[in-house]
Amino acid sequence: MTGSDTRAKLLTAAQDALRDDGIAALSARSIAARAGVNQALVFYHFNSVGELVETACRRACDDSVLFYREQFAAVGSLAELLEVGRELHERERGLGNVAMMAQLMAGAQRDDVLASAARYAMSTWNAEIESVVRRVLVGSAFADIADPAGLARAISAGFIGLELYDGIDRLGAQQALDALQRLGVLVEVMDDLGPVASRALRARVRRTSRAGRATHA
Amino acid sequence: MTGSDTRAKLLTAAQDALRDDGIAALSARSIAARAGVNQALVFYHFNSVGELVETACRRACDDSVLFYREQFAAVGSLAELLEVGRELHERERGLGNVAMMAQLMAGAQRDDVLASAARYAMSTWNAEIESVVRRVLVGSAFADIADPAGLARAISAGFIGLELYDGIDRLGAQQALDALQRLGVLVEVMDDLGPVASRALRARVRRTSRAGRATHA
DNA sequence: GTCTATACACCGATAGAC
DNA sequence: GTCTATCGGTGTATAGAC
Repeated sequence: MTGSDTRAKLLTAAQDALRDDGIAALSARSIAARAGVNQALVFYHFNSVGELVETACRRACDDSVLFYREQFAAVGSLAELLEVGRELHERERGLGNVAMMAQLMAGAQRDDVLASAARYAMSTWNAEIESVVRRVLVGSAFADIADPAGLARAISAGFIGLELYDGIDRLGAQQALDALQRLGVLVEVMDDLGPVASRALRARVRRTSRAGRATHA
Repeated sequence: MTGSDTRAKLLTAAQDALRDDGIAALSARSIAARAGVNQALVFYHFNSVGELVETACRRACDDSVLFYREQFAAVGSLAELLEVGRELHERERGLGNVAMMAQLMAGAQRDDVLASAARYAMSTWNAEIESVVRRVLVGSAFADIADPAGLARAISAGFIGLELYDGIDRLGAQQALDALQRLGVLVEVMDDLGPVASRALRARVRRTSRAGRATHA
């Protein structure tokens, strides 16, 4: 090895610190203490605390997306998507990558380095989710009205908020996910209508949508 | 007056600082500088920075909910709810109460005082939104499958995430809201089906829902 | 109620021994 | 590559003059 595992220890320590203590309590000293190494090594291996956090978040994001990729690939329906979403949330409660991203975004408001890391993480997740949404929508009755890119962003952002909310009210977050899952069943059923009803619905949606847009504009 | 307006100035300064600079950059000095008063006054009027922030957030939350109350009262359909949601988001971009709450929740992970303020804010919003959702669902085809309390929590948490996301990607957040609004139109149309189709849908939903729950449990 | 001055802890970051 | 020691800066919080 070119170097010891200090670098790696700092990266995971940064991740843990961000998840457990939040962006407000983050410092080179707290991260180093968590990693069991000297504080000065933060600046040797990375140039600043910000860059360490950035690197850690990018890596965690890539790992996380890679981990869920095959589960996402197996998703063929909205119900399955919601089920994967539930499992993801359950797993994330322990692993905390999404919570880490939430802290990253909170800190990104005034820190350009963190902001770029946050943008990278969100766009990575968005791309992944968008492809799943697109696939689920193929042949659907409302494929032409739904916007996969926008929905993917809504889902990503929604999860960020949900994970933050989970941190202060676990039961409430659970309740929210349950409600969404139930609503998902509804849409699923709708999409499962016969071809005649489906066509009628499609026409109607198009009409109402245009009207709504016109009113709005 | 028993005292000058220093107290009030500190409260709004805390609000602004939390919104603009985030929880990570928050300090008695930065807040006092923003308010144009001496740093020591933070500890005279409030006992600590945490208590100042707590008070500011509770007040801002109450004000904000009160402000939107009449708009919420006028909501009679899902489309209108989504429209109010859009206006709220537009207004919040400038005023920043939701962004403030997002920062509050980010800081609440390890701070009990902030956590209690965050819980207060969220439950206040949840109660308000829940009553609107409940009203919108009255007489709806899927009134018996939707859970107003859960949906209200999902909406609140979702907005938190969306506002954080807006801070790093304005266009993406816009796109997400557009997609949701379009999806809202869909549900609206669905709910507008004839009584026969509506009854069939309801029965089907109940059946599928039970199956899904059973599989899940 | 508001100010100055000050205590003490922690922060990021660097220099230099090993 | 890792450590100790240290700098200047900022944080919370308090004491005391006004």
